[in-house]
Amino acid sequence: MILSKSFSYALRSIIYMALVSDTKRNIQIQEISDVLSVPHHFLGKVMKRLAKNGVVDSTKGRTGGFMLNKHTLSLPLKELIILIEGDALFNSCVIGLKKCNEKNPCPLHHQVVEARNKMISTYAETKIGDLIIPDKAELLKSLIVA
Amino acid sequence: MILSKSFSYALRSIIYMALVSDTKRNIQIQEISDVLSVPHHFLGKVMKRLAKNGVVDSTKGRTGGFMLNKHTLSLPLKELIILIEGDALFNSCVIGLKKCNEKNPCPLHHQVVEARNKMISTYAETKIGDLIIPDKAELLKSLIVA
DNA sequence: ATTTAAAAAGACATCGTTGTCTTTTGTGAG
DNA sequence: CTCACAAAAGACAACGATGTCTTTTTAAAT
Repeated sequence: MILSKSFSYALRSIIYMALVSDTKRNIQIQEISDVLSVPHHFLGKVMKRLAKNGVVDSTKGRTGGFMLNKHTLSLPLKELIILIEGDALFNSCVIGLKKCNEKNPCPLHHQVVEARNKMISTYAETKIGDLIIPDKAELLKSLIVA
Repeated sequence: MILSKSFSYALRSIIYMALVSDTKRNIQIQEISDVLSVPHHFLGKVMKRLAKNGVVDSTKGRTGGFMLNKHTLSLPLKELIILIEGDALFNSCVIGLKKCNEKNPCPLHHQVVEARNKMISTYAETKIGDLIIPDKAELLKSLIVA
């Protein structure tokens, strides 16, 4: 477990955007970083990555910002994780052995395969949109750290 | 998933020691780092940590080295992980939110709780000794990267 | 056209993990 | 008692993730 901060920022930003997207068109990084208490410029890099990969739309200039698009909420968490931090979590050996696989297993391989598969299927089957609960106040609260 | 390199080194070293402990008393870092292709001095720090916490015994000086003790193989993987890399894997929120818990869950909390518990119980219930299979050649092979 | 305000981009700083190297300490061998 | 050789300890380097700051690009507002 324990996903990267970048992923945390990406996911929470998207959920926040979903939360306010019925009243706002473009959401600025400034607003997101304020609400989520996240570093402005670092979030910018994360959002840029999302935009470049079509997970959200972005426009520059005055009144610019980010928008959800038709793909955003149907994206599985697994894809978002891979996009942000690569596929090591899903594809590499638990203790980092290069040649570890079913035929050539590391000492932990068989012990963890069940938990590992459970985790993979959880992230593969859960879409971002599945995390959007109707209670908006509750949802907003869940995005915030302190 | 994806445990630290330090943990990988610790676990593989202990298994290797179990593998040769019927013919050798003290096993030196030099031998372990040679066999496992692991950095000598970095492994030293990891082993020191294990010794300080009673997971293995160590003696200095000529003919010095490390030995398994009566606790070693009965130690649950969870304890070894906590010893080496702390308890964040088991206790902290998946996306790092400070106040995340059952009453105040992050957006992912309920989605991942099942996979998370499966992982925790796997590491809690598996002892290091459970990884020692009878086929020694196979076991040795499983410790080696390239 | 000029100004304003936003994302995009890039240079650099910080921090934890990992890795290297050197020095100190301790213990058995001779 | 001295030597050899091991762990222990500590200083420092490399690297990736994270974070800060500045400059560039872009588009709307005026």
